Amino acid sequence: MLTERQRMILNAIVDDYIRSAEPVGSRSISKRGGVGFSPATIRNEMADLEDLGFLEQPHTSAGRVPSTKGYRYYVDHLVKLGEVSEQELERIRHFMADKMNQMEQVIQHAATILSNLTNYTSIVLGPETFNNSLKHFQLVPLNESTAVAIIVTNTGHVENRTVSIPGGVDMSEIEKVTRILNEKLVGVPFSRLRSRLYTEVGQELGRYVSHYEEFLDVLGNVLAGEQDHRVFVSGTSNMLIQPEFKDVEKVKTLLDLFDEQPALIKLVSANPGIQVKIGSENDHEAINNCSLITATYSIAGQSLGTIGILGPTRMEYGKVISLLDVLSKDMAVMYGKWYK
Amino acid sequence: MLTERQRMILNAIVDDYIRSAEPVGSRSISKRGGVGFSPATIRNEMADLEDLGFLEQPHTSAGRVPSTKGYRYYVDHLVKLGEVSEQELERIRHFMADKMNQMEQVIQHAATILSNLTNYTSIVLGPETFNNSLKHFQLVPLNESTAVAIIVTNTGHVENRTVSIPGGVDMSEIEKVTRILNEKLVGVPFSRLRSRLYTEVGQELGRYVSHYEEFLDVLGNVLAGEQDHRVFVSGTSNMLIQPEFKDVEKVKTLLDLFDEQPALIKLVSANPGIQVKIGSENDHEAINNCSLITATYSIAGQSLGTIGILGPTRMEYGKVISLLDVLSKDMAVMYGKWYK
DNA sequence: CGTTAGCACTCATTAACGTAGAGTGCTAAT
DNA sequence: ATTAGCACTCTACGTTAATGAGTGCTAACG
Repeated sequence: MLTERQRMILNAIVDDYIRSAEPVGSRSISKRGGVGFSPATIRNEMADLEDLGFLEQPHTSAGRVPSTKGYRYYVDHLVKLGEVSEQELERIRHFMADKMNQMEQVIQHAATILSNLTNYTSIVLGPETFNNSLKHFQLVPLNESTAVAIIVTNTGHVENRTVSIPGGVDMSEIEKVTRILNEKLVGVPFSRLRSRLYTEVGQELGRYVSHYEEFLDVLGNVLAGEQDHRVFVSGTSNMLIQPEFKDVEKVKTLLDLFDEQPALIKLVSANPGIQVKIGSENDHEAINNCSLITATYSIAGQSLGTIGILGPTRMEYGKVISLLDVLSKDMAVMYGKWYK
Repeated sequence: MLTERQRMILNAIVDDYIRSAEPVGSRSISKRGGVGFSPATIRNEMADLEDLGFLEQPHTSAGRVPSTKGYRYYVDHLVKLGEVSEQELERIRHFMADKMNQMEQVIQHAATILSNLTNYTSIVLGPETFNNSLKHFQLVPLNESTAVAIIVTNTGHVENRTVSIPGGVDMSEIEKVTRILNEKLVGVPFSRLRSRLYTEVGQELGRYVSHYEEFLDVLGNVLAGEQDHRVFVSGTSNMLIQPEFKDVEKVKTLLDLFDEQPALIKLVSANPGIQVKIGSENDHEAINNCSLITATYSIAGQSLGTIGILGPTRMEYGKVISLLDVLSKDMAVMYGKWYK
């Protein structure tokens, strides 16, 4: 239906337009590498393609834009599937491996709610899990090859993970494993859990349980899942809507800041109660024309974490403060329940 | 330090500026209800407030804008805490009550990743849970007053919830409860689980277990948690960045669409494999200048759900298609593991 | 005959310019 | 102490003209 050259030109136009969002002219196609025709020739072909319905012209003397039919042809016949970059793959794999624990869920969820309710950017900091320790461990068999591992931390979190049981392990052995792990590991901080598992528990396990090496690997993975992704940012793009961020440069420095976890944590870590930092009062110069309102949530006087709202200095202080007040108390209650 | 009138004027200026993001003039303050001074008087006070450092002037003959010091005074002395509206409270409460189940987490997480990787809007549809049923139930006591309830569905999901045990219930009773529930409820669809619990299980439980009424309530809540929030949208604001959505009206109709779950589900529900719908090919007119790429993920030929990317017709088809391909396969594998 | 250089023409984008209007500061009257 | 009045300043906006990107057509070229 289309000549080879027409296909090539259509392809070039669609590619260009996808990149630039601007009508594509004959000259820019001609200048492209690997074309080898003059603008005039391209123009003739473009007129033909327009007659055939693949291209459209917003107005005379603008370049061409693909029509629905043009995109359709492109998708059906021309598009080259992009390589999924190593970095993207990495992120997908990571996401697949990454089951958030309950605490992280709550933090992220809270961040989302806050940014939705306020239309500002929210930054939520979870409690330090650094010196959390294991309080209780249990393996519940579901069938011959699967079990649920339940982990209770000293702060009262309950996590579960589905694990596969190495072949040839029977019920009584699972009970033994559970007993040994509780004996040896209760009270040990998560940071040292894994090394302890391999040193102390390993040999002990070997005495009672067959296949204990594979088992160790499984357990090691289960217990290692307790890192601390503590800070979640949500609603970054809400900033972009604010008129004070028409300037693209400011936006960029801000987005860079959001990617630097340590800087963020430092920024949001704050004294107990509700704190308001306005404009130049903020330490970080990227947010010198922003205000940051933070509220800590705590239980029995012990500070757990912080939730914060970042907006332009022109921020609805009254609304945000009362919202943070409510939410911080609710989060405290929530953790309180887990703490038991 | 400030006279009553100055405070009032400062307050008015800050309030106005927060609303409008535009410098505030003396006339508009004077016209406000409850002021009762002429613009000239206001001007004099404003000049004083500027001398004191509470206000700033972008240029002569513009209105005044609060300075950092001005905001500070406002926050410390003037701000009226907003009422948290009933609707907002509702959302917070709802969030607190709402523990997502694992499936929902994965769906939402996938949606987030996708919108981040592509900078388009992602719409992810989870598998229908409508006729899922209970496969296995287990109560694991943690201490005298708390236990973990583990629920396994016929599709292989494992969920856990922490529950509090009514006082005066001992271990052996918990075992009995677990046994009875498994006897009576395994194979029952979640939609009918709750009514079954109260009718059939109730009396049976009463025979063996003390305090069975409180217990029933707890169990009812646990089993009721299996609703189906099936669709998640992420990166809505990515649309706003695209130049084709400079027009605010288009944005609005789009955002409205995102709020209508049934319409969304209809839109995204699609035939197996990767589908591309371009511009006017889409059924819904709100996205007539958008393209929607959907991919189903399935196991053993049975379709589980759909993931979709919505962007301008000028979309990076090649990149998105290959990304969807990878992710849909990965999600199938993921569910596959749970299904086991 | 396919290709290309050249040219007149179109139309959006941009800069230049002038005007309207919002807002101020100051002075004088109340 | 307050306010009306007025001259002054500076931005925002609309108008107009110039610019330039891009086209379609014609004629020349290999």
